[in-house]
Amino acid sequence: MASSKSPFCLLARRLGSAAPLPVAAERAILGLPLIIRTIEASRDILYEGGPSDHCCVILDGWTCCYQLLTDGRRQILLFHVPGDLPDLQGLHLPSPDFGMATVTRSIVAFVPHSDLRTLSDRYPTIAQAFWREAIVTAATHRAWIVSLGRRDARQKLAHLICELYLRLEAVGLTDGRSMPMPLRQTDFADALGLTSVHVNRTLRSLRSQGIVDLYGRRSTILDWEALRAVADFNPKYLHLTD
Amino acid sequence: MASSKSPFCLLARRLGSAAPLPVAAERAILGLPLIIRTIEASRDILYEGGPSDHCCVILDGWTCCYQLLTDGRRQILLFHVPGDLPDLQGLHLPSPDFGMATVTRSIVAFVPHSDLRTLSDRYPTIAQAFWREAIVTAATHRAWIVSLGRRDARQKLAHLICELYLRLEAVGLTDGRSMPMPLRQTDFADALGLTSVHVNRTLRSLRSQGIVDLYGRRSTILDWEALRAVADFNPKYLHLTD
DNA sequence: CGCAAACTTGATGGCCGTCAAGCAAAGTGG
DNA sequence: CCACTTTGCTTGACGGCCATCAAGTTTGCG
Repeated sequence: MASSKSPFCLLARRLGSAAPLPVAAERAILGLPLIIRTIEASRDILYEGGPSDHCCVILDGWTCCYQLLTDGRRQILLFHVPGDLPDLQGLHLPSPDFGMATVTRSIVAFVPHSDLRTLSDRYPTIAQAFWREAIVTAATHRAWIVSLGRRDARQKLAHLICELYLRLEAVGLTDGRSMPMPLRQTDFADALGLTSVHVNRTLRSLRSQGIVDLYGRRSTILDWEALRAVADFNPKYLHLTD
Repeated sequence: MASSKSPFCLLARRLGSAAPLPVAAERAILGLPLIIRTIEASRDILYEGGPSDHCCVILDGWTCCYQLLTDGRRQILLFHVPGDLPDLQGLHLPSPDFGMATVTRSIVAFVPHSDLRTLSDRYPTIAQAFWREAIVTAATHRAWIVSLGRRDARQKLAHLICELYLRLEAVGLTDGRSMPMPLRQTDFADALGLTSVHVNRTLRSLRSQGIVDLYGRRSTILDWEALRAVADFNPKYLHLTD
């Protein structure tokens, strides 16, 4: 049942990735009232402090969570790729404490909070899956705190590329050693606490050493072991099962 | 009932801080098998990757969560003060992805995971309170990501001091405009991604401008509005009710 | 084809790290 | 009670990583 490519099955597979869902829960997911929208690149999906009564599922494309400082600078908090559930925490909060925006043109499914709440009340396995999502998000936040606090530009960039590669691989979106890479250099900069000028120079340095190459909206990892070593990367925090 | 100073009542008050607990839930909390320990300063409580079958409640003193890089440098992820529940996420994970250590000598209560699980299964208000704790932790992580990524040393320091002051105030541990400040300059450094040398200079700068003074294990906020402005601080992420 | 957005590269400077030394405070043992 | 050690704080000199400013160049799109 979870073999088709429908949005429902993407969601069911994700929620059942750690512990298999009972058939009844899977059927309940298939009955969710999804509202599916295609959203252009660089559009806001969710506003900090705004109302929210739906959660969303990324079906296609990349999005990010961010916060703005009062002087207008931006800090990206997390990227989301297909399969991710970026704002599950909204189930427990009146309004989000961050903004969410598309990076690329994206296809997003919206699900009413009320339906997700009944789902998680009725099926403990699903409540458990929601906890798991929250825990992975928090662990990723912690990994970013370490990067931002204690790594230099090369290490930060390497670490982010490792993370994105493994997350994309987990949903089958890598191809050999390469992956789609829609992030602009300013996106890297806003995620890593750098300027786009310095991201540019750092990428050049990684390329010149034959570690990773970004070309034509794709990124190819030429030497995974070197990249891992530069980043001091440990994938455990992503809690990927395979 | 929640007026006495017992560990049970501290816990009951914390879990009921957003939504009042039913009397039965409060009674169940009073029946939890707490193991209370006093732990010296700078001792590990929890090891990254180690086993864990208890959650803890900070009854007195300060602790922190941290991660170590392979070269031995440390990044602090979060501080905990009395009333905090630092490792609730352990309920959903076999082993923690961070270490926890005392900052000062601390009194800590340990509660078996199994008891907390039955508590949260039986009382939805408590399950809700656990979610709330997780959400505040994640929101604090995000605030730190923004600080680490986009603020300079003065702003970072000001932001952390604002956070700690409000959290201590919420549990009645401030005194006028001052609070206990057991953090060493190396602790500030490890939390803010700086060196202790630079923390020293930055503290001096904040003091010379009459904004905040650290003296004798206490910190006095001389000009809250200036401190808030330097930090661009918005307390919303702490979700303090009063 | 023309405009806008993104990328690239150079020059310059500042924030903060590193190294080093001295000082202060607190605990320890004789 | 006082050398002695340890830990933390303070200050100076110097240098490097990265920000800033300022062009160009390339890419993408209508």
